[in-house]
Amino acid sequence: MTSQPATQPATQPADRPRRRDAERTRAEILAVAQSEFARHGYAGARVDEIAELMRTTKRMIYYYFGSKERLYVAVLEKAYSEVRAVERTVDVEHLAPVEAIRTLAELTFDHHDAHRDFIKLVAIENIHQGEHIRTSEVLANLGAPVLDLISRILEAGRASGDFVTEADAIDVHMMISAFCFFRVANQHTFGALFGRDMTAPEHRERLRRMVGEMTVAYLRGAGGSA
Amino acid sequence: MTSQPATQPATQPADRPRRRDAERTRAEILAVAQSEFARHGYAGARVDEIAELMRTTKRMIYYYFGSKERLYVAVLEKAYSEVRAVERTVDVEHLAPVEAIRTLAELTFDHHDAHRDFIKLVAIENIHQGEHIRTSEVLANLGAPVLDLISRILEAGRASGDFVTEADAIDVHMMISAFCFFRVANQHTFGALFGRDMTAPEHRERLRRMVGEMTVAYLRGAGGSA
DNA sequence: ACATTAATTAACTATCTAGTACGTAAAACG
DNA sequence: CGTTTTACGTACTAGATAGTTAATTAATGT
Repeated sequence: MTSQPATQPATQPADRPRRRDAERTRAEILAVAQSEFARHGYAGARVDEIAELMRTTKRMIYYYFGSKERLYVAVLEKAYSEVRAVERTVDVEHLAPVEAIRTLAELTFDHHDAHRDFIKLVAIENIHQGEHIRTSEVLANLGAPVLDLISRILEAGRASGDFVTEADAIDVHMMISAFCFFRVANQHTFGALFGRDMTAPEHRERLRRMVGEMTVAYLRGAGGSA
Repeated sequence: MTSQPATQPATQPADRPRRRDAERTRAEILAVAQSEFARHGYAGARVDEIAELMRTTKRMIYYYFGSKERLYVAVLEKAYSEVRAVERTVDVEHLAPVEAIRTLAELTFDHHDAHRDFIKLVAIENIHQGEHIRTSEVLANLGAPVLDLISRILEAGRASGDFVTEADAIDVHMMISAFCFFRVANQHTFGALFGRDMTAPEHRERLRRMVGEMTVAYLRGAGGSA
């Protein structure tokens, strides 16, 4: 977040007169704000601090977003929308049920592994009882596509006899998300208590396989008392 | 949190002169602070607000704890210690491996279900990169007992042939914790996206069984490609 | 009884922080 | 061109907030 892409320098050359670029300014505010909110939480993030990390002034934040809270909501909406975009690229339709659900679990793992800021924003939003996500219409029904996908995989799996468990799509999605989310979100307290950083590279592949195996094992119905 | 137990009224009767009770004052500060930190996060919690919710003044917070940060650390330590006390009461030694790990998973589920404030404090601490939990010696090696227990169950399970998976105790503990923690910690964003409150009573029993079955299924090795 | 210490209160302050008033310059438009 | 609109900067303010000063009262020991 501190380094800028080489094609667009962070600071304007001093000799050239100040350039105006509404899109770019807005985008930069959002990017810096995302990093700051993720790093310090909503109350802990400082509007002045966000301004200082940019080539713009604080006034611009209020010019474009009106208030700290509306800036935060804009950050949330952007982060969630980017996530949806990624999830749509998943193509597991042509796979057999077992491999389809395993692949989906591993893709979720990869996604959470790659989007640390997003995870922190979600955690922060939950601390505030989801009061902002609830008011945003942009974010409603954002979960529907994944549920459709899982439902179809579960049906196919039961039809083929691979899946025995009478599982619900939302439950299965929670099971997968919980594993992937927790590993990243709770890395610090878990690391402090058990002396192992679950996000360290040496644990990555093993845990990635673990989500898939866990999900498949559950759906095959091996957890019953029999 | 607003109502007080009937045996100990929140406010002193006006006729009797003010009573002094260091223990009680300290304990009340901690209790109110826990609720406030859990509700608003570290930066969002207000020292003045904590004081107003008590029969004491703000000065007492500084008298007993010195600073907002040290108060927060004290809250964390108290919350973690209470958790350890509960975990020690678990008696699964006499059970067969499959039932032992299933029972442990369900107890973890119950525990997370019952200690919402604790979960929020853990989430908050992770947002701050665990900087406070790292400095507290009270909290180091707090995880060891559970790991011992899980290790013994896993060994017994492999010896009896019930468990096939070459699982690591820390990994298994993370798998169980992730499910139980996520369900409570992410209830708001998950509820907003998928239209289901996973902490609602009608989902409780089903999800409780699900952790157990998931864990057992995984350890039985049903997730393999074969 | 009386001095000492521990607990408590009220009022205060320095600083931080979200938000704003006001002015200016670059584009867009005619 | 000249006028309007959009984007931006400087300097400020009102209120909040963590932390303090100093006096006061209840318990404790002798």
